[in-house]
Amino acid sequence: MKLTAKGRYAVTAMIDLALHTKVGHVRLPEVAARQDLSMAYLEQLFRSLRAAGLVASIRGAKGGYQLARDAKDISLADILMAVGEQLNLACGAGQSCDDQDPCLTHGVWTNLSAELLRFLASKSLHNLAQSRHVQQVATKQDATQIGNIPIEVYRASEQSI
Amino acid sequence: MKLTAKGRYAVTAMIDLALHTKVGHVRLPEVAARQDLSMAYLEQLFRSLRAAGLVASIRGAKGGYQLARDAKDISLADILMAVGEQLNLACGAGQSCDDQDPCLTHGVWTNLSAELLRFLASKSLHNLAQSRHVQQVATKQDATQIGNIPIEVYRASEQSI
DNA sequence: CCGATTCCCGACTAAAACAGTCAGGTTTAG
DNA sequence: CTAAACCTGACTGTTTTAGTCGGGAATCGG
Repeated sequence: MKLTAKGRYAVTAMIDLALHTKVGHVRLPEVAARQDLSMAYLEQLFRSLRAAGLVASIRGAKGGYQLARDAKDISLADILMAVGEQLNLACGAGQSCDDQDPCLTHGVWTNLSAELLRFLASKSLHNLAQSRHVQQVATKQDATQIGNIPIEVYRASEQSI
Repeated sequence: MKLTAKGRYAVTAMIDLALHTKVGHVRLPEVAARQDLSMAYLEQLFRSLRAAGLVASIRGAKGGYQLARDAKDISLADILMAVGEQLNLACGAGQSCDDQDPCLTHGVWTNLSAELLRFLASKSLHNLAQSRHVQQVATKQDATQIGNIPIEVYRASEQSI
């Protein structure tokens, strides 16, 4: 019952993107630096995010990523599923327990999964990015990493101080 | 974000116990046969369940296990925690993300964990055992495995036909 | 007493999943 | 043409999972 780093990183990166995308697009090296994630691993995750249609890329020097649609239309569930995070807790698709001969607890996990999915689908990227907690961490990050990000981005974020 | 087999098996076994414990106690070999679980693995799980005070054991031949308290007072969360299933989805206790210098998503996962725990704590073993779905599977199991269980247990369950 | 049955316990292990690296390639700005 | 970014497939060390194994201790029935 634990979330993998993959899922956590993906959501972190997407929030970062949502917060800094206003000026245009955002480069992965920036994100990696701000969020202290491995650049190579991030690239791998963004492959999936792109394939799922959640982000759009601009190639070449000065390239980067931006959200493919409004942050209000991207849910936590979207992001987690994009990177292959398993959201179905039921014992399906594998061992002894199929739908015809279910184990005792099959229904239990199916219910729980539905509950979970409802929760995750109800949280939009916009919600998250606006949340008090995220805002606090974000302004702190932007303030301490001036050297790593282009000056326009820094100025844009400065208004919140 | 997936539930481990450990957690699933523990809940399955506990429901089985709840369903068959009326006549007295239940032997693990029975449970293993009915639920198609490895006996040795089940023993391991029941160590944890016992340590957590959820079941009581009777040793020796004709021994077995029974619920240590009313099924209404045992929740899904109790069982899962007893076998060491991780229920906190936050990035704690490990890497870069502690409470003083939290990552962007720390708050998100903390919320989600709380939601999850509330759900799991709200489902009692009694609830589960009474559920339509479980009852169906259980009577089917009891009917097909007459040879494996003592006759009194079978008679006791027969009333529901 | 003896043997079967059951609970009890620690240690071990094969296989899978995870988290990440690496080496290269392609596209574009300047 | 060079540097900065995106893009891709393949590879790998570590950790976790899902068990197994071998033995011990209590209790029942005979």
